[in-house]
Amino acid sequence: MVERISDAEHEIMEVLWKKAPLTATEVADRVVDAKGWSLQTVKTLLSRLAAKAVIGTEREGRRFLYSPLVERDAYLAGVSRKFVDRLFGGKVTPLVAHLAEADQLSDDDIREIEELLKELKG
Amino acid sequence: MVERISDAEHEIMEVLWKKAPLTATEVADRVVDAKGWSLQTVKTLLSRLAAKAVIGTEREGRRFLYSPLVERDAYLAGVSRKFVDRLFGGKVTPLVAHLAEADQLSDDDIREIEELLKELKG
DNA sequence: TCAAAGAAACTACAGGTGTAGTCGGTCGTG
DNA sequence: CACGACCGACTACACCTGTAGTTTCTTTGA
Repeated sequence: MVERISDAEHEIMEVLWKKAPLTATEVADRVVDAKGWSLQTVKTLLSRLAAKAVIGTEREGRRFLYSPLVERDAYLAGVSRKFVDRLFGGKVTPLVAHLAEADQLSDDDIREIEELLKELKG
Repeated sequence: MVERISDAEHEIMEVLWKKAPLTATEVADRVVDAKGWSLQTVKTLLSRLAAKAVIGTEREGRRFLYSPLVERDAYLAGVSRKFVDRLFGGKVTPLVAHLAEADQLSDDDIREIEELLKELKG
């Protein structure tokens, strides 16, 4: 099972899922402005992710190149499942119902999901 | 906005959402076996929830009766939204897709959701 | 060659969380 | 009335998280 990834760590993962391998500085360049983090913070997060073996390191000269070891899809599927299990007893329908209630579902969303469900049945 | 509720605290909330008001001991009776927590742990969690004003207390003699101050539906809607925002950019479709991929959607689930969506449109 | 720039490693520190233990007061029973 | 059971309040403590600062080594440009 995939190790738990915290919110801040997740931001880093999104960067690496978009493009990898990257150096710490390159990762920082891609998040510092959006998140207001210092370079040191990014490096700490990278170290923690590497310690959990969620990302891998490869030496390039005196720096490291970081790459995800976990696929985004696999990770998202895992956390989604845990989320639905914990809050909705594993049932997706109530989740969709709650989102709808919170005005999170546009007509387009509804059409999209219907389309998806049709494919799943086919 | 509703205060953050941790995993352990959420277990307590589920008990109170099912039946309230309850005393600390009554809450403990309903979770201790399932979770293996001590009575003290349950009391700590109740205190923390009360401190956050997520549950209310009412004195009954020398004990407290605890009741939720936050509705289950409202809470779930909130966390669902945050979850979908953070992991799926606010789009529900990819979430449903991931759950489907993880074999979380039975044919019955699909029918249920289709039914729900039909109602939402109507 | 020598100093500045940069990189990783190590250290820091407060707030949240899981998981209790202990203290001090009260209530009911013998 | 005295003592034990029971209750909330307070204290504890390690690990996780967010957010860095400091140290130490190395490389490179003047």
